[in-house]
Amino acid sequence: MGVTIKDIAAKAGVSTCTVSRVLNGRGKKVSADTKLRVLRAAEQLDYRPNIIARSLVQRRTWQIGLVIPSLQQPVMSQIIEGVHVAAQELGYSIVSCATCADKKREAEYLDDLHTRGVDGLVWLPPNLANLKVAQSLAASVPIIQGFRKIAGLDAPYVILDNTKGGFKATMHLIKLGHRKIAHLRAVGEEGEERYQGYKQALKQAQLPIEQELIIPTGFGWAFGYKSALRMHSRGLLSGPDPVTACFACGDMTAWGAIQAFRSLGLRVPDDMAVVGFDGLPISDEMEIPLTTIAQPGIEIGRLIVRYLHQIIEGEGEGVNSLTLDPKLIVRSSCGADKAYLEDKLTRLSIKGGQEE
Amino acid sequence: MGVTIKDIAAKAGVSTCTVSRVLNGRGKKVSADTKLRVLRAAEQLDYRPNIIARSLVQRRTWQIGLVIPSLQQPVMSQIIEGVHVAAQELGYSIVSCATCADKKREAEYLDDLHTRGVDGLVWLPPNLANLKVAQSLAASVPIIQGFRKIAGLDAPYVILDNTKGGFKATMHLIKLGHRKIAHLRAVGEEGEERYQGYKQALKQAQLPIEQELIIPTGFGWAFGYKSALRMHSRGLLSGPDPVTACFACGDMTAWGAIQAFRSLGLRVPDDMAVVGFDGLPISDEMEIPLTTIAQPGIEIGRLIVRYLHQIIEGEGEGVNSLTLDPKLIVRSSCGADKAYLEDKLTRLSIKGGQEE
DNA sequence: TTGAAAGCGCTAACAA
DNA sequence: TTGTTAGCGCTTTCAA
Repeated sequence: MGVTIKDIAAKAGVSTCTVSRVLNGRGKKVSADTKLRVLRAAEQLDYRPNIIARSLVQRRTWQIGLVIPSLQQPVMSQIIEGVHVAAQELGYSIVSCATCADKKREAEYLDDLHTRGVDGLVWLPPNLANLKVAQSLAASVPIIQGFRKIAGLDAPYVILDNTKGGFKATMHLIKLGHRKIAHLRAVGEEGEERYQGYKQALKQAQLPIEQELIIPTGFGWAFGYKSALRMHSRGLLSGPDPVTACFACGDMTAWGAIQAFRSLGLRVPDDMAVVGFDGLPISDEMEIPLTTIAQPGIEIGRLIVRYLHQIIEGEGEGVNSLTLDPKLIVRSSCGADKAYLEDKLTRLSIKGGQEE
Repeated sequence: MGVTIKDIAAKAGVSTCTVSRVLNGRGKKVSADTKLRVLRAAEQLDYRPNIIARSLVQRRTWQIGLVIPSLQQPVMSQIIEGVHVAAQELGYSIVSCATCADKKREAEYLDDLHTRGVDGLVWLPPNLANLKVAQSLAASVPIIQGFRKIAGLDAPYVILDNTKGGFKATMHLIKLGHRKIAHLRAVGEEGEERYQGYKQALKQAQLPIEQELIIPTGFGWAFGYKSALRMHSRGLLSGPDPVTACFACGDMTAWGAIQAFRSLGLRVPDDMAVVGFDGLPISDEMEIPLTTIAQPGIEIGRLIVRYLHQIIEGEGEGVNSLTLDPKLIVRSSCGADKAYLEDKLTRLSIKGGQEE
């Protein structure tokens, strides 16, 4: 059906071997004349190399497996985008697998990826269920973990320093003069680390760590909303020494909390300063632009693929696990940047729809 | 390196051909005895088939290409998830390409997918730039378009009936007794169709189509917020005959509008009923659960892959383009379901964090 | 029911 | 600089 190097060889009057050399041999000696003839023949015939055949003999597919637990998470989407971009830059295709946090599906995917002979594997926060599968896989395919790491899996990772992020967020509030700072604390690894950062900041500022200011919650708007209401019902928001600031485990949680605070009559940031965590694009769109800790998702994705490429190329010694430093994005929800808020509100009020 | 059927053949004392027959020949005649020996040998050797080699001879990769314009869009993520799920069910891997709405990248991806010999291609709302590339590709690879369709590309599609969605949304408001219904209208194909639905509903109810009630806007929180403020500044929200309902082009736009309405002192849904469009998961999480038109993203994704599979299998005659009927999800932002809202608020107030 | 042999399209030693 | 040849691992006629 398709045009093969044989056809080109015939048309150009050379051997298939020469064709191969011209078409992909880097720096191999071919006379300028034959080269030209081959190239012209290839173009005239509209030749496309058969990657399958090449993979078979080279034992390299130029495909990278990507294991994703959930597509519905914004930060994850950014990492995935970064992975795609870097992969394309380096010439890899992405074979993507959406496990939907299902252990069985994950195991099947891992097996399939192995069988397919991908050159490497990007594994985003895994279900932890298939450690054995993962270990045996890691023995034959380079793996990089991203976003989170699996305890017990000996593969490099690129993750965010959640602890430092929690520290920065809390320290920002402390520097603004807040002394009574609540934390909306999520369960799970990330939540725990962010909480540790919160504690470290308080400690460094020699502020007491008060258990009643630590509100158990989760990721999502509703969690934040509920938590804020609970703070209210516990009397934390009023009285002589009320909570004046709040570090939420995530942006959506922060949003829920902010709306609850406002429905309770508190002004944000004047009565209550709020810091989020994630740096979702939407956090800058809302009425009160959210001060937050940015997760450089796209950058994480790119780094993962670059590392993976290095390992595939046999330069694995240069690759170490990486824990990225998060950035604090100061906007308006803490009152640190009043101008930002005013500007935002002006933009919102003055401008109309798309036609302007 | 790896175990091949040769090894199995040797161990089982048969020919490679027999091994192949046992391992994948469906219903081919092999004696139970040899079959058992082969199977056992394969297991002992921990054999994994080399898919590359198989693809080479079968001219089938069991891979489907997936072209995605943006990963950051919630509805898109749902479609992508559906695509993945159905693909895994049918035995395909997904080679995914994130074009980031970049025409050059899209062209490169399309070319790569072609060269890689994918069995089929799922093309989500494309950049329209590469119609020629697409057409030549469509000549050699089955393609299904999803989410939107490209004018001029002769490939089946699975999309949502945006017009009908707009109709249903508007009709819902009409049935609730609203007579002065604004529309937050987005530019672009989808926006246009939803707007058509809005007009059709008004027409059918013999209500006038008033240009001043049609507010140009876009998709996103800030657009909705601005548009609502603009309605206010134009005096549409007060006076003897104020607007009492609003159909927004998208959920996020609806959210922005709702927040603006409330900051203007209007109650939702009592003073202002709002319908969105998209059915984002988050729309049920917020303070006032949003009545909206659901885009069955996951279902769209599944259908796309099933259709594609049919075509690949040569059953293409049974495949027609499909325009899905959207569903109205009645929640609380229109006042149609007060109980829902009350229940929601109760849940939000009573329950706390994750520990309960 | 089984095996021998050819070949999918390409690359890479080794010769020429 | 170029060609010959032998595979990569698998499937698949065709013959036994």
